Amino acid sequence: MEYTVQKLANLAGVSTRTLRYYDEIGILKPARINSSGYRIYGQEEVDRLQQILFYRELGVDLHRIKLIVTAPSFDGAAALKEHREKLLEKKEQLELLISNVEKTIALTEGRMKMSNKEKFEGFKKKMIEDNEKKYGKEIREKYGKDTVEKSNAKLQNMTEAQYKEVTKLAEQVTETLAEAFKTGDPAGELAQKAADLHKQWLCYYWHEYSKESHAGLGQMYVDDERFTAYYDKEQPGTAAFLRDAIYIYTGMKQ
Amino acid sequence: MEYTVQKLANLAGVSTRTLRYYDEIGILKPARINSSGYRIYGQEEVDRLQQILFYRELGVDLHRIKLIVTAPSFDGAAALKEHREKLLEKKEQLELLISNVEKTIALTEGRMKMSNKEKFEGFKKKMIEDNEKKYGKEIREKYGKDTVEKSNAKLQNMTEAQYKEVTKLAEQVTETLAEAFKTGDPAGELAQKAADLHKQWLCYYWHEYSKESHAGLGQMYVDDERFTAYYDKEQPGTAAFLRDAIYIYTGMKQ
DNA sequence: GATACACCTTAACGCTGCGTCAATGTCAAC
DNA sequence: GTTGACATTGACGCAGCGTTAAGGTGTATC
Repeated sequence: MEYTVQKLANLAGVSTRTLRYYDEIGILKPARINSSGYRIYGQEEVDRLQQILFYRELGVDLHRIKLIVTAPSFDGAAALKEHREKLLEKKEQLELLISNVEKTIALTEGRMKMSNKEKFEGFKKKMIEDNEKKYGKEIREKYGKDTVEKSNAKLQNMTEAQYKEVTKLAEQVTETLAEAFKTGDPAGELAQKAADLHKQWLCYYWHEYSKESHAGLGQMYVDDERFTAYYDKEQPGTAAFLRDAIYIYTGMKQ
Repeated sequence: MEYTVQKLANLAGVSTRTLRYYDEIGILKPARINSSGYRIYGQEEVDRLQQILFYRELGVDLHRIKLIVTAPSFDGAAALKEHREKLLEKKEQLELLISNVEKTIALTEGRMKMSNKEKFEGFKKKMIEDNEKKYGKEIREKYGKDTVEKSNAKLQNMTEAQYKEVTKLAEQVTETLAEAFKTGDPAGELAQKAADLHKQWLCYYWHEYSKESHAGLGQMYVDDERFTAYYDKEQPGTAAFLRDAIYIYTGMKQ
């Protein structure tokens, strides 16, 4: 049985363009070309296309498929295992993403109800950041979903007064931290005050405070470039300084 | 505080190219352009970039992000909900994929135990192929059972003698290649013998030999790190040496 | 005032995996 | 001979940048 492009395409459920592309990149060449330049495929090619489509369906990219189907010595099982690992990673990421999106939706809707005021623009960013801090990967992994749900509920129930309070606290942290940074001493009075303010601020978001989480968050400020960027905005090195101050404040990692 | 591209890029942890691209597509324009044509960003832009990056991390595409961040009245929550649906779909697909891959791996390994031969390396791939053909649901539906049974029979019909022969050839390739590598001359007699053996070995797997494919495979040995690792196991540089020998042998790319 | 060097600019191609014209050739049927 | 369904190659387009290339600025140093 011989097939022209379209016949094979119909058989396999792909487009003719796909077949021509596969020819082009050398992953599936026709058995022969007839006198008019038409691509003619045979049984072998059908089989091979099956292989290709199988791997493709597994999400393997064409380059790798080429290796697998062209080189007989290639260890397909190992390749698949490797591929599986990547898929699992992807899945984890995706789950995180979904959960993040869901939290954001909840927050957005919660906020909308909370206050009908405009000029809320400037706060958006902070909320988002806080959201990240609270639901960031590492934290969630460490504390589990329970914690996350609870703190989420907490935020939604926040009153206008609390909102003002927390905003003020955040400002105080920033100011005190900036002052403390000038001293250069994370163990100093100012730095420790900043760490304390930071703790108070945190307590608006965390239903349960622990030195470990606090210290962990401090480390994250340094590890995650976006946090670093936020804290280092005015003075590079501030994030690391805050982390050190928190370490000393919590007595962790001494 | 004002920022040039690089400063903002460092702050946000993105590349300058990204910023210029964002300018180009109108998602983040600089506050102003100075007399030398430099892009100058201000605080507003920093905040906006943070929003953009936040949504980006959620996997929202830039076009959608543009809508969200440019129009303040835009219903971000609704957009996110829509986005969530897509993510959930993706997740389902991914889970299916993973389960398929796992099945395939399990089957492959099942087969391995079934046949007690070790050193079945060269055949692994074929085993997988057959598994695919036999157990790839969609594929089977498309091509019918006939094709599947036939190609499966192919491997099972490969005799013990053929297996031994191909294994021997593979060993010879390795040995001859190692010897040839010492001479350092890919055009030499030994190297050309290795290339010839390699061709013979290949012919057990390829229904149709061509110089182009042979040469292509040689190049692949160099391009793909896993192949390179395999051939360079004993002597680094062997993969490249083999490729050169094949090039000369086939007369390609001269 | 020249030179070095870091930083800026625009313009353009490259990557994946095809979809989608466009212009043109071939085959079988009416 | 014409129509219509097929085939061909060629080329652009998509997202989101990475990566040269070729050249203009800004600033410090000799």
